[in-house]
Amino acid sequence: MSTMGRGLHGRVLDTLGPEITAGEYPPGSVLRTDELAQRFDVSRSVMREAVRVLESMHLVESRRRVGVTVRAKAEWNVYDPQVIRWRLAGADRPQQLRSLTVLRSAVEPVAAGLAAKNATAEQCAELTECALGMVANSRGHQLEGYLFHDVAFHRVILNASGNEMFARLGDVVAEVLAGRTHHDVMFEDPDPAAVTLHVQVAEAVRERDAERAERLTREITIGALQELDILAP
Amino acid sequence: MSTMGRGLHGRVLDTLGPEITAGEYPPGSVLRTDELAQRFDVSRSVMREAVRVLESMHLVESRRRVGVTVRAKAEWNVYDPQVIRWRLAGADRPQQLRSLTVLRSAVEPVAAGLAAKNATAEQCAELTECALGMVANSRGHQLEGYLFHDVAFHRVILNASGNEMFARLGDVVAEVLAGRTHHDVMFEDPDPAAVTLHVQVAEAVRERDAERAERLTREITIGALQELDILAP
DNA sequence: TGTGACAAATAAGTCTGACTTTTTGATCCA
DNA sequence: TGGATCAAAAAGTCAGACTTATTTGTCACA
Repeated sequence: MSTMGRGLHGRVLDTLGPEITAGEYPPGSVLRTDELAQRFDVSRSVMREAVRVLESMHLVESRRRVGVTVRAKAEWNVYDPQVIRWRLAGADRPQQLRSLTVLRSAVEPVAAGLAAKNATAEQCAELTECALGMVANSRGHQLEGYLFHDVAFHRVILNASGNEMFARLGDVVAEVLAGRTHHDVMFEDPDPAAVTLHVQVAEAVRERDAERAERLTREITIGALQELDILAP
Repeated sequence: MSTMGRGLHGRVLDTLGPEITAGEYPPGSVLRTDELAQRFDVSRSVMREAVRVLESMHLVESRRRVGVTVRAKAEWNVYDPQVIRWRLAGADRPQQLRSLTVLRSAVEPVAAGLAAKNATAEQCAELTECALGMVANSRGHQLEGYLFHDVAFHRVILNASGNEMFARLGDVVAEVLAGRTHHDVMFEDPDPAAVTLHVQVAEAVRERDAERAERLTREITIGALQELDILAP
């Protein structure tokens, strides 16, 4: 779904990217372009394009006479959506989920505060609609419907903040929320307290109460941290 | 400095990247690989590699029979350090500086709180050293020395937070701080209140007072926002 | 008039092979 | 020992031929 049909180099990345981000090659490992081209049965030019992409993500470094060396995780472009998807799909999933949730706990409250100041009337309406959708789907194992409105809610907040960098976290938050519903333990209906908080955030934004919107959103993210045992209950 | 000697494709990116991120091509503009190769006097293969990199940054989209189309800014990978550098170097600098400063105001307080919990003894020592270095360079127009310790201070905080995604913002914060000192108005000595706050943050981290570290760092970032007139004074 | 199939044009995508350049590391000599 | 030189290795570059997907336009047919 993520990267289909982007040509041969994309096909190569679909398997090489996950391998590297899963840590299958220890940092400093050396790959040879020719060998990779052979392995994936593509021409050197295609392989070179794939390497260029990995290089732009700071996953590898290409140097003459030595080859393509895998970089240490600390150097990776961990905000690259593609890297995040690869990590979420592989063995590194738990840690990626944790670091993203911590990031959310920092960003979303501030974004909500800004949204209270900057949201358009239309965005306020959308927000209320999302919150009501969450309420409507909060009972009776309607997890998909709940997820849909939850994702939309957080997306509106991030967009309404007016900050382009916050807005670009919408996809990431969506994948975290989807992950929680699909992969992890989420058999039961969502916590009613969390649902209420979302409704109240929508209220606060509508009433332009930035301080309250921020505080309530912080409570939501604290809940998300607790789900992953990052905070003591 | 940023991207020297990465080969011909890197040379091409050094001029094409800034052009695109500066908004010189309106979204939807179509570039032709052949024409670009001619313009930069490189082979098609080199040009293709450059396009692949731009594509992985979501700056452009390459489609058969139509060409390389420039994407809307809302789709760019705005967390890519290279994209950030390009934008900081061009016409988009003011907005990039603002959005980064808002991001800092969200992330750094939380990072400081985590640092108070997770910092090693060595990191605590480094932090204190940085704060003292700031104090020592805070008077008499020793701006470079002050900047050096300021950057180091924030880097230690982000690293000590224990969150890999926070840690990767160190370079970005460094560029924001450097930008403030070099490009923008910063003729006078730094605000003594800000210096004191840094010393106090180091104290709070050392004493494992997460709540205080977070609150004090929030004051620091509020100051940064005010410098850019993002907050009312 | 509209619609669907078919053909042509276009630009990216791919492959191959020859060549260049940089870097490493080994060898040889002082 | 140490420094200069040389050879090998692997990425980098180029040119050209070919393939493929996609769009656009045309024409026949309903």
